[in-house]
Amino acid sequence: MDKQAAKRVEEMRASLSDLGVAVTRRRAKVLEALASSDGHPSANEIHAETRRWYPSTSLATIYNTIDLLKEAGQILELEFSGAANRYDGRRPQSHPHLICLACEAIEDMDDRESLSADALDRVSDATGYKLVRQRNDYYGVCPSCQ
Amino acid sequence: MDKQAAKRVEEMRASLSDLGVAVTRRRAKVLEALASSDGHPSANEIHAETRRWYPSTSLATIYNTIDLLKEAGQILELEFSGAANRYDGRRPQSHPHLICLACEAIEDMDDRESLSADALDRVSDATGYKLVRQRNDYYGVCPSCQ
DNA sequence: AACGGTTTTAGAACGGTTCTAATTCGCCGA
DNA sequence: TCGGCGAATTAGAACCGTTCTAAAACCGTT
Repeated sequence: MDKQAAKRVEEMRASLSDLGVAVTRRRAKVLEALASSDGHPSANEIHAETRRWYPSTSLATIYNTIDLLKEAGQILELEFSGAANRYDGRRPQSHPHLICLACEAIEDMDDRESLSADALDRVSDATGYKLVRQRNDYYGVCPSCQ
Repeated sequence: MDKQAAKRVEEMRASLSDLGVAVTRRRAKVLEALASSDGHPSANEIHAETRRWYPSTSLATIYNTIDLLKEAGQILELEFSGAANRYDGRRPQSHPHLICLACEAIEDMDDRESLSADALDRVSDATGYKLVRQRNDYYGVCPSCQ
């Protein structure tokens, strides 16, 4: 685990503690899996990774931890209806992604490519909505799949 | 059905014909439901509407027609993992939405509020992806739910 | 009226997520 | 160290939107 990931794990730990829940060893492994992967893992992938350390871990524990992280605003959930949801634990703030329809890879995109970070505030002002998050994803075929 | 909706139905009809499939009476009702609703209906809602005219219509027919429209590029699918997908048959091109987390309403948003229409091209150039669509939705609480 | 390809139907199957009830864990006080 | 107790975890069932399947219905053509 690199330094950046370690820092994220600490942030997530602190947020869970603030919620008043225990950061058990299993939950810690879930945090590590989320902070270490740059591939936007699914619940199943996190489950598999956690099982390497605690083989009896159930899927319910993964979803339970994800729910807590969502409540704490420490994770970004990318919903799909035809496939498993994918998670971003490295950058919990809304940010754009590049999604390959061929290999299903999901890549973070630099904000500058698409819209400014204050889009939420701007759109909130313009529409009267109290916005809390944004989804801004681009679907296509990545260079290596073309 | 207003004039705008009628025009959309004709466009969808033509696209389905181009695909080489028949626009049966049931399918026509599905097109009408999609063109007439500004609330981004779910498959179930389209099913209910179609059943008002052809009570024996099965859900499979709705999904079948939706698939054909997707193939023809005549419908926009908004995926959700925890709820039913919602469809936009009025504006099949990618465009942003406002989504109320309280009442689940989905509202079209003017493109000007968020990003320019050529975002796909711009991001394609910048990233090397061959992009085909974009999802740009804002989640929050609408004025009447606040 | 018969044929053949397309469309439609009802219901089963599927898969990711959520729920439930029972068990285990781990801290705290005795 | 031992119990007790609330929190965490487990296994598997339940759930629900979507997809699949096999049979039936439809419809234009001959």
